[in-house]
Amino acid sequence: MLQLFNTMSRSKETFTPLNGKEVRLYSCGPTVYNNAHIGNLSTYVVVDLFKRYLSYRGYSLLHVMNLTDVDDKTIRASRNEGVPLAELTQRYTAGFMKDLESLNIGHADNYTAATEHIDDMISLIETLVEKGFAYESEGSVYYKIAMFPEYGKLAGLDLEGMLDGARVDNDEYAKESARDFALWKAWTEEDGDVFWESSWGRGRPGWHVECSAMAMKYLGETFDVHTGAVDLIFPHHQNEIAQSEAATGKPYVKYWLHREFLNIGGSKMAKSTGNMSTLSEIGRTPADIKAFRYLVVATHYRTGLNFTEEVLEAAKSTMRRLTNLLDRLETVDSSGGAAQVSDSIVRTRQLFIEHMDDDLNTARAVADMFELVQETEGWLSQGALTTESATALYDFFQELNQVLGIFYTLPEEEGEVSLSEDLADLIQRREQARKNRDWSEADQLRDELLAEGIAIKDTAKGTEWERV
RNA sequence: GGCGGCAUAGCCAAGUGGCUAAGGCACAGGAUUGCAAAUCCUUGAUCCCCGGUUCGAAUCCGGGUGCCGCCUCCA
Repeated sequence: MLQLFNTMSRSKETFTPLNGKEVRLYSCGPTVYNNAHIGNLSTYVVVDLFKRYLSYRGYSLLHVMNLTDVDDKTIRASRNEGVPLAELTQRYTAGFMKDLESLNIGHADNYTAATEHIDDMISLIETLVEKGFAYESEGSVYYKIAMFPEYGKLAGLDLEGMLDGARVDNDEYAKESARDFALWKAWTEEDGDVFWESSWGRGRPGWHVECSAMAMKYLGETFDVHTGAVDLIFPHHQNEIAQSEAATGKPYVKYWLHREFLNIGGSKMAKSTGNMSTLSEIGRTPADIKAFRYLVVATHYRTGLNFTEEVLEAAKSTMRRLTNLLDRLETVDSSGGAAQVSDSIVRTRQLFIEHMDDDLNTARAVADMFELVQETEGWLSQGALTTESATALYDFFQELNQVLGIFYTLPEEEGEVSLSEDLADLIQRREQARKNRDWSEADQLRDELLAEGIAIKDTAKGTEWERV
């Protein structure tokens, strides 16, 4: 039985979807005003891993992810650049999709853009006003948190303690209480041509209401799983609960999954402070990008990951070993091996599932895989595999890869089967030097190739190269 | 000020009462190689500190120290 840590109960719970084997899942997506940083992306890798595991275990999925394409930051960025809002958000949406592809993240069934669901948000806000959970003030509409007794529960905060905290926003004179949050923001001059008409006048929706409206539209008033990173627990997800449950009178979400932060230099990444890296900054080669995916996958999602160049290099080494193993399995051609691989495969599968079932304990699940990796390496070096047993092992590693998603080919790798003439020529000259036993010449050429990013290895089958 | 998390070998990271404390990376020694790469073999920690509970604790309790996060836009 799959156990998941539910933020609401702060404990692991047996996962039982509302409707049999169907899982309805909502993930808070990006605000598309900038390139995503690797912290953002790591959260989507975790969601992808979760989805893959659910599929592996026979669940069917309906997954919705929002794209926040109107808010303070998108408007500010579009003003700063002097481009229309839609142009800006389309550009970064495209960038986001490319990052997802680079990281082998499967698509959601629906990416819902906020600007295409303004009517849904307005009607949700109207319901909240009618029911007395929200009030209009100076053209804006605010949620009255005093009306929602369980406000703060998701984050383990109690209202009184929060009010003592003193760090409240004093700019919002229009609100009855400093903690009330905006559902609808009245148009201001900075918004330019970004506004929608409503019964409260021109304006735009608040951020929190966007997720409630779109999640419920596509997944129903109560759905199974809602994901995000830990920073969204409060206030964003708490506000979603307050809005949705006040409007429907029903529970909003059954399981809340939150990913711990990925840090850089020991502290959190944030676009606002500049302490961040994008995928293209850390991923100069396909190997870097795939190593990043491995790194995220192999670390437990509720454990913080401190990203450094060093851990990325370690992940690259690990991936080299794994891809090397798959290559070796593919080339086994023997009928005389004696290894009994099926018991090992069955045992590994069982352990893998047992550990993934434990709140997606990928650290252990990957270790389980490595037990078999080590065993397989032993068989290979002893020549103990038949073609059939090698294929069985290869297929099983691909089976695990259905969940882990670490073995894949990036678009830019497709055309990598040949080298430029210059580089091919260098390799030829080195081959000649080696035939002549001119080792110093050969070694020098090897260094030149390495400087061009080409690593050379002389194998029994001849000289091979790869980009590093 | 309030709330929460973490501290395990050089680095990353499992394990939450009991066999020899998983796994990965790095390093070192050996085999192989023209030299490398790859591959194969071998080697490392008593678990932040102090006290307590227990036959027995990395694992539970109390205290301390350090780091991180949330309470405000934020994956």
